[in-house]
Amino acid sequence: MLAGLQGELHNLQPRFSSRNYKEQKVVSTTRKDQVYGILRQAIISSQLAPGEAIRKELVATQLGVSRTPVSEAINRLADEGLVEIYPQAGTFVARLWLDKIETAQFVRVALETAAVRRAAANGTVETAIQLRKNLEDQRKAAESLDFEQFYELDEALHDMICDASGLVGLREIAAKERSQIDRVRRLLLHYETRMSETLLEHEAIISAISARDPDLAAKTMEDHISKMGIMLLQLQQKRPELFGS
Amino acid sequence: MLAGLQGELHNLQPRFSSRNYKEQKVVSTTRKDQVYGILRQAIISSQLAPGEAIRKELVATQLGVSRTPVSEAINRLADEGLVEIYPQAGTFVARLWLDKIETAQFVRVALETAAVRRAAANGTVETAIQLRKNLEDQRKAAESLDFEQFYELDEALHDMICDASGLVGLREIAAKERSQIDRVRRLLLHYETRMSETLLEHEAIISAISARDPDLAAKTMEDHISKMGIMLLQLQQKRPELFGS
DNA sequence: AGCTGGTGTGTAACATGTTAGATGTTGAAT
DNA sequence: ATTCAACATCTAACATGTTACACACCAGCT
Repeated sequence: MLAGLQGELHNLQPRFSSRNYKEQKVVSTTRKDQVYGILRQAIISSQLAPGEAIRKELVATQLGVSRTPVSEAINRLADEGLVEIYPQAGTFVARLWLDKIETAQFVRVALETAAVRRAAANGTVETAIQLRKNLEDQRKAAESLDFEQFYELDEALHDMICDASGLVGLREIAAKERSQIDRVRRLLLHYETRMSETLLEHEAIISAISARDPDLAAKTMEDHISKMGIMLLQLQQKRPELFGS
Repeated sequence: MLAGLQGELHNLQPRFSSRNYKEQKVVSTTRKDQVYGILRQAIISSQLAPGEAIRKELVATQLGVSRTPVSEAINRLADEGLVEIYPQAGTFVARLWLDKIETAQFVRVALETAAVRRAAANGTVETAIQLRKNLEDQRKAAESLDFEQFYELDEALHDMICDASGLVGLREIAAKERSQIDRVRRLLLHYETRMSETLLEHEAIISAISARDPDLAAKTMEDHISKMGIMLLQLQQKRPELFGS
């Protein structure tokens, strides 16, 4: 279903704020970047289903741009593992592969446990407050059964922990490696939520950070992500058609 | 110095072996991929120095291709953090940034200690033999003071450990995240080598894997990578011009 | 001199035309 | 009926033309 994309890219913003050559990073919203963002969102949210064909020319027409920025965006998505390109044949939304998901899960555990360990060691008061705030919002979202909101806060929490590690660019790396998993989690959202358990796990992580206990923080994080991993595997039973051979 | 690239891409190989739609992954050597490989190698080996301008059109001419595959290759290198693109202004080999190197170092430690832990837990006899073989080759390279060879064997060893984790695609992810560090290590190669110490550290790692001791393996790996991290910082004193502000 | 605005130049971004390869189909030979 | 080769079709890869923008330079003003 590409219809939803129609016309989303009209009246493009001016791309650069000012003279900025080799200066601070400005939000360089090229068409390529915009198309990338739209397609990525569509894939992760399963608006574009695994295995579905992507016709570049059609996408270009629908978004009102030429084939070039669409191709560039898709190349990037291919590097990220979200689309599969078969040269001279076709482009498809990547199907889910258990072994790739397993690797992504491993990378996620490795990066985020290490990050939370640093975050706990750094442990500023400001981050502790931010984390508590997020947790409170999660509780509200859970009470009103707002799955989408809960999901977004969950992502935000993990991003905040990466930032709290104090390592420049770690959040982006972690987010990129997490994209496969995010896709699966979105699909699971419709089946099951585990919100109350998740909430408790998040609370444990945040407490460990606040208490500046790196080892405990790492342990709680590992438990949390691992439990999610078990959930991910259940999806294959429920929706086998989404998976590659 | 781009002159070295001249004509390296002539008589392109046929790109696909046979009818292979959605079948096994064939080495799809598109021009884009070839240009990517050439440029990446040139950057990591410092044949193209940090901060140096890359003129796409010139590269295209030198390699005998059009601007399109060159642009695509460079986009990928930009995602990888090896080049900096300033829209409408110019493209440059990425300078070195201490904070990015620090993050890359962190990611490397996180991934490779986790990988070696799994490798030690899996611990097949075949991998132990392979690792010993590599170590022996390293010893020979060290004896004959063949820095380049030693460096390559070092990389191969880390790749083998990723593979021994049994996680599909982990090697590629680790290699990509390591590219910043590889570049710095290449530069250091000319100043200092530490081959004998490195050899001992590698031996400790391999012994731990062979002994199927995950905790020890992780510890030796962490020590090893961390020591390298200290070396990396020394480069800034020696070659400050390579670094960004 | 220092600041400001106009202009020129070079580059990446974008658009579009062309080529080559992968797949599906058809039809003839066996 | 089955095999296989020629062909048609569709798509990504590649080539090339065009546009827009960042920056440098210079002239004129204060």
